[in-house]
Amino acid sequence: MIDPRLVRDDLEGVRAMLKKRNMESAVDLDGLRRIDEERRAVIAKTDDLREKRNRVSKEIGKLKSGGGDASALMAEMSGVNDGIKELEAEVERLDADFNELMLSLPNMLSDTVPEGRDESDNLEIRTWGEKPVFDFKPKPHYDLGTELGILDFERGVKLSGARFYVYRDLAAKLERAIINFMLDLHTTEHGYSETFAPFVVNDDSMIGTGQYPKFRDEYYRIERDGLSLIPTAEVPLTNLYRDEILDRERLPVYVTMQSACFRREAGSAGRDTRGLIRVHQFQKVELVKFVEPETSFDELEKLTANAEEVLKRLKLHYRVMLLCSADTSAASTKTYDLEVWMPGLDRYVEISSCSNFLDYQARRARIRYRRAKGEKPAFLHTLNGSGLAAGRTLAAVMENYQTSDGRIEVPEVLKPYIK
RNA sequence: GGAGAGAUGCCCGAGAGGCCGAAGGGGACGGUUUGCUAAACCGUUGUACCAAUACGGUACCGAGGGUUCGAAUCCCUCUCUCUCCGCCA
Repeated sequence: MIDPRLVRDDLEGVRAMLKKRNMESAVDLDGLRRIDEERRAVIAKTDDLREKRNRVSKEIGKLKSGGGDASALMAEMSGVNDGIKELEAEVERLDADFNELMLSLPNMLSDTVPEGRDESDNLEIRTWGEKPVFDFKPKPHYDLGTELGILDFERGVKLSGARFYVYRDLAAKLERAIINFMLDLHTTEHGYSETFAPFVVNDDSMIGTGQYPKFRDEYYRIERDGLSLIPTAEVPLTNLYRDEILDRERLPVYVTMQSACFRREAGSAGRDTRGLIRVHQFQKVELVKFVEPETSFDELEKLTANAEEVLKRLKLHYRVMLLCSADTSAASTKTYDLEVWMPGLDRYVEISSCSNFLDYQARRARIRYRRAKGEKPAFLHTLNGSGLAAGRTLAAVMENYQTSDGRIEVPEVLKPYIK
């Protein structure tokens, strides 16, 4: 959620943001403004009536304890309560409308985000390494894996349906190695503290990071228990400090966690139907930061570098894309995508997404910090990035490390992890 | 899943219809005293919203409803925590 004050003080700035995101019609800003004004007026009225109730009730109490007759005052109060109840109901309704609109409003965009209409306007910031040269036609990971008997899509479908898969032997071991390698790197060299948290979370958590209420269709929800399967460890990690006030000395907080991620992929029927690229369940190592506002853009650069380091050590060629305004997710103010080269697919594939959310998530989840003793709590800034998506990393390793005789070499840094 | 107990401010803990945003203690912060430390004493110490002229108003004692002129306090529902039993990796 953005600062509600912006609606009052800089509505045009908000409008410009929506326009830049290509979402001009997504939120009725003028309606939002009206609701806010009405809401505040009704709150003021309600408070006045309550003040009267409190004041008169006190007088009644005093009168009665002095043995006096309070019936006149009590008669005066008879209508007041109904009035308060009516107004309270109105405030509740207006608050609900206001919040719904506020929650559906995307984050303000950083000035550094290029304007664009779709992903083709994303900006290549830098590349690392080079496309590997093969003296044979490299296979896509799904053919290679199926032929080797280590990726079993048919049985994945039998067990669960389309976009599910089974790993056997080297695939299972490689992915486990990849995860352990990434966790070790981030915890021993990048300063993240390893965390393990639930894969199922309540609605407050999903709202806190921005998944709900807007994008309900994208996620698996267990109706019976009111819990959702996490689409990323960002959700439990960021919500770790929901409704808390941290001391400044604790910041920055860096956490990392490996988890399964569950996505319904509702809007992507027909896209990436083969292989490990787009699946309903995958593993990922997530990086999350809680930082002081002044530092969040620097922290984004460092976070992105932490994710890049994984690809460098795996010696996988990649490029860093600065997402354009239309492609930057609603909660983010600025996002870098890491795209790894997949020689079998003959294209780059997103393998990490690193974002600065400013106080957007912190507001929704009420995560604050105290600058100094005695000072008011302030919202901190949150960031996160994949470090990396394990399934796609496995696919990238398979495609980049395949040999002419159809085998897969194990990258040097993973060897200690493969027994 | 069954039975019972509980949820109050940073922490402990009182409060049992009005004078309670909440006693008391601890902690933290500021001050006095002091060669330093310690001790003692005094003071301060929640969050959000409305209005912004204010030493202004409102809400919050797990959450949501109800009773009442008035609820931390009475009633109902829910959530969570703890203990015992059952089940279980």
